[in-house]
Amino acid sequence: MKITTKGRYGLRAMVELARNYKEREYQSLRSISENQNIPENYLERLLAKLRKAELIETHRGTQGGYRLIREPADVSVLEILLAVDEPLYLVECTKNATACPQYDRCPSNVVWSKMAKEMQRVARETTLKELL
Amino acid sequence: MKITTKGRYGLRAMVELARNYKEREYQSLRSISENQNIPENYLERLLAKLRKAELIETHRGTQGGYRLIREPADVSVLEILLAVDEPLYLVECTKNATACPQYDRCPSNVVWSKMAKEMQRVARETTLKELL
DNA sequence: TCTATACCCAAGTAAAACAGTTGGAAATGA
DNA sequence: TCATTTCCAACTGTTTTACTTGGGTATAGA
Repeated sequence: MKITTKGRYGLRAMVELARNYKEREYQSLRSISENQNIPENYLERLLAKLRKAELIETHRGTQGGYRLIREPADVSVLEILLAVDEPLYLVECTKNATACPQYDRCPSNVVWSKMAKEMQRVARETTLKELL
Repeated sequence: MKITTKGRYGLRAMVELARNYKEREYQSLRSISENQNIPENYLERLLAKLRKAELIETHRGTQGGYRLIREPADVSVLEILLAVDEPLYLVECTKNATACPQYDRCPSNVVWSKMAKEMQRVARETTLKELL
């Protein structure tokens, strides 16, 4: 029950971008991967997802790279996690009651969904700015 | 990032035992596995862990089985999860700062540990009795 | 227009974790 | 002594994870 590298790398990459938000310059994949010690090609796929989620924008060619769209104070950790990885649920039946045949007589769900809700709350209330 | 079957099955087995706590009778592996729809041999290993954690006690032979040691109101979900599975941390470096070479300059840890703490709190504050 | 720089993207892969199974030993009560 | 029940270690198929490979495409500067 651990956060995967997708989530961890994704957040670290976003923190890296947030650091240089003010300059509005594009940061290359290579520089992010080197600064944060993340495998280049793997990180690329994560950045692609962050772009599709419209958290970052890109530019190709010389001097190209990645940069944040919104300011760090306006980007929550939850958004980042949802962009790069699966939703923050602890069991299948929490997000989809039909996934569990014995959903009705399964009192355990109460704990799992409470726990997930708290995790989500913390992630939603924490912004990139707070992590700088 | 899901709770494994160890945690889910373990909790459900404990709920099952809690249901019959008052009678003080031993419930057989088979009956628990059938009532909760959990593979028998797999469940056996989980019950062994719960016994080692001194949450349940056992008796062999005819009319043998498993039963709770303490009353349901006195058993937290956290205890159960710790007994059958790994500690409730989201990243390695939260429980062990030396596991991460860049621990000091990694602001992301703050979120991970906050999230884990909230999960733990919910699990600690929820007892078996509340799930009945 | 050529070329170096950088992002874009699909498919493949080794290793680890997960979820269970197999097969038997040991204790207990009738 | 025998049916019942827990105890326990080793094995195994499947899925997920964490990457890697090998291309393609846009952009800027010489």
